Amino acid sequence: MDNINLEIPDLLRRHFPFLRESSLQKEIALVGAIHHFKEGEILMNFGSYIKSVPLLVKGAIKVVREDDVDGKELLLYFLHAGQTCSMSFSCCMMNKKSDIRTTVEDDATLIAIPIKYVDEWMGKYSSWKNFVMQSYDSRMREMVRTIDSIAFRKMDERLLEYLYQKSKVHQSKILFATHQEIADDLNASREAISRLLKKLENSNRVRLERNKIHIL
Amino acid sequence: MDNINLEIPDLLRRHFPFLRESSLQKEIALVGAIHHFKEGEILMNFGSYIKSVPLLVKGAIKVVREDDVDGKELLLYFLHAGQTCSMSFSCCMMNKKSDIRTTVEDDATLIAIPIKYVDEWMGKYSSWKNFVMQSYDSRMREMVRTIDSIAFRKMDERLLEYLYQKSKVHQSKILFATHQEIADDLNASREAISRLLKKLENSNRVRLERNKIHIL
DNA sequence: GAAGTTCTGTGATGCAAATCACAATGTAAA
DNA sequence: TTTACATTGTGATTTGCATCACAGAACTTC
Repeated sequence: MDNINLEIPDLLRRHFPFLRESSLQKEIALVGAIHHFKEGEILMNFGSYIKSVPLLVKGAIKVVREDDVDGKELLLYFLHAGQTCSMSFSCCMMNKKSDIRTTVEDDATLIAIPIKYVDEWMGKYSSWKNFVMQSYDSRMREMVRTIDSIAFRKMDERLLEYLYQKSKVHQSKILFATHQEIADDLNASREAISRLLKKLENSNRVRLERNKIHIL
Repeated sequence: MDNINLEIPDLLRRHFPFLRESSLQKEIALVGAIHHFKEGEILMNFGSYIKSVPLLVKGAIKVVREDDVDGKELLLYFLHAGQTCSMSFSCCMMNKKSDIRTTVEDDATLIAIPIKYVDEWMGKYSSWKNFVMQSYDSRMREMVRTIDSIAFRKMDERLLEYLYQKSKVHQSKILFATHQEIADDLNASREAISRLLKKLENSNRVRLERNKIHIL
């Protein structure tokens, strides 16, 4: 009778198979809203409060940290379909401001859940509780990987890893990005990235074009 | 009648005031075990499975990441009384191996909770659920701060911040550490740290002795 | 107190990457 | 088509640390 969204159970079945309790699915269908976003849109910016938590069903989201002092950036990780932003969890549950910025990396579809339910369902549905814990866990691990990368790896390795990740995110061997954008994500200088890319091209690992990188 | 630990309710009251549900306190007193550890002891090492989660009631714990490749280290953060290791949460709930090493930074007393209860209580006690979520949240924030520090700050700033943190942890203006130990925590070379400390001494920010640093 | 060990201080050199400075090239706008 | 702008390429210089190489100081052990 209510404004149940009939698409949602199907989306959940396909992308969040662990959330299988049917009463939970019904609740999500009742209160969740499907949204579409285009590449480049900003979902959440620094210092903003969050009012809903996104279940990503299509596309990819980029999570970035920005330095308070001189505005330099650093990519933290990408989110894929079937994942959610645990940062949002903590932000909304503690009602704190966001530390990070999330933008759409690849045209995205998501189910937005108003924050009040995130907490409510934790006690009510064990699959939801597990899902939330699982998200925290994987995000934590991503953060540790990011730390490894900036603390222990040199730029050439980091760049390769980045290209590899980005290729997975877009499911394509052709990446559309300028050297400057890559440099921003890696918190490096554009010149350094240009030179390293040129080296990769010389060793036949990539082919470079304006705004485009072919991974070989 | 059972082996209830009578010290525990009092410890909880003093250090974990948010865990105030009396039935939860009773359960903790029933299944929790008090342990004491001396400075320098290793609580958890890389690759080990965790069988219990620690509620820290006294002292401090250091959480360190080690590089898989060449064994270099990096301090992630310190835990203080009233906190717990959310890494343990995720590790034990997902039954995964540990990514990190935790050692005792300052003689510690903790209540060890067998992991099975961590999950069980999440659905049963809202104060416990909130505590767990809160822990995840603050650990997440610590990680972001760590990332900020290594990505955006130079060694001199990082060193100052480190000395400041360590002074808080030990509640003392006199730190006992060798330059090598500091270098390890910051993933730097001993010589670099020696030189930066000497600079700080010349500008009257610290006074140096063998194995000892006075913060002025 | 002599000998060995662990720390600390400091120079010299090397290297990855930032920064500065332009030229060249490709693309969109007028 | 010419102009304007964004992107890429590349040299020169600087900087922040790592690394190497010792020497001296301060503790420990015998």
